[in-house]
Amino acid sequence: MQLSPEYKERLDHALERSGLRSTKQREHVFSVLLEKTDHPTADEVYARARSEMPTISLATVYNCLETLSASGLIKQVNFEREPTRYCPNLTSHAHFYCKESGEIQDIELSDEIIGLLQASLPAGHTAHRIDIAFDGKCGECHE
Amino acid sequence: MQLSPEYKERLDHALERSGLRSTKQREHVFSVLLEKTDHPTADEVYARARSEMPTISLATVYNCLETLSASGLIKQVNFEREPTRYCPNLTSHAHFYCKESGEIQDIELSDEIIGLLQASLPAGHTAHRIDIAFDGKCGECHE
DNA sequence: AATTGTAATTAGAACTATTCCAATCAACGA
DNA sequence: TCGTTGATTGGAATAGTTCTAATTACAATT
Repeated sequence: MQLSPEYKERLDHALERSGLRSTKQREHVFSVLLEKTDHPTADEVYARARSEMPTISLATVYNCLETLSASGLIKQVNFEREPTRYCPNLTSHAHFYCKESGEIQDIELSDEIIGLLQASLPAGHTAHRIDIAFDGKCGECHE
Repeated sequence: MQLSPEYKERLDHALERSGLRSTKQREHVFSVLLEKTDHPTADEVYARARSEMPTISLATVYNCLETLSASGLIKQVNFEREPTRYCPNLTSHAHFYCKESGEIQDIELSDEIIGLLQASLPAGHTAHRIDIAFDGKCGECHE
């Protein structure tokens, strides 16, 4: 799969800002995440990446995911003790994990809620990241 | 350290409700968590538990922490890829993790915020758990 | 009190996700 | 094109946790 020029440019700029090089592998891992935004784990990214780039190593996939996160192109998503998942949705959103289907959905959050959460902190504290994870049962699994 | 009669009773009832036995080890691990509520990891609980009960094993500590969680007596707290921590505060609260001091604080949340979060879910979804973790810098570390 | 069935504990092995390491390779500026 | 430096690779190492099989403790019956 080919990265669109728009995303290619976004990738190159973000890497350059961080003083990092643009490589085939980073580009490919980024494209894998954009292609199917179902919050894959590193292993899943590895499997998908290999189908087009059979020589890529798992270590490289981890490295790429790390650099893409550090450059602000993707986000890491953690659920309890499960493997980290990766997500190219950069809006401030929460995640809903359905224990039944295993599906993970993005939940968009209003600025109001984010503001109220920030305001719950004691004076002087500053948060540069808020993780919100719902565990439950999605509509489909409720029938 | 001795479990107060009040907590001893709470423990026994909760275990009984789950069809589990009350044992010295479970009691002791519970008391360790109540004694110093600084969100210790399993390893830390193990270290503290051993000072009074030198024969307890790490596996048992993990088992006890698991059964106490399952019985609703304590909560597990996860931060990104860090080891799970344990907390006897049962109110619905978030956690603030200061990257500088490593300290973890409970952040009490209003019912309003919990309600707004629940209301952010698509119709039909139900959450039986909401995890909220702030990462940042606490007041003390800001000077 | 002895017996039985079941559950809990124990020590250590196994496992999983991730990181580290040393060698090779590739990108980019001179 | 060359050289420097950063990136990739495969495999080894690590950390946290779970699993396993054997032993021990508990509680209900005889």
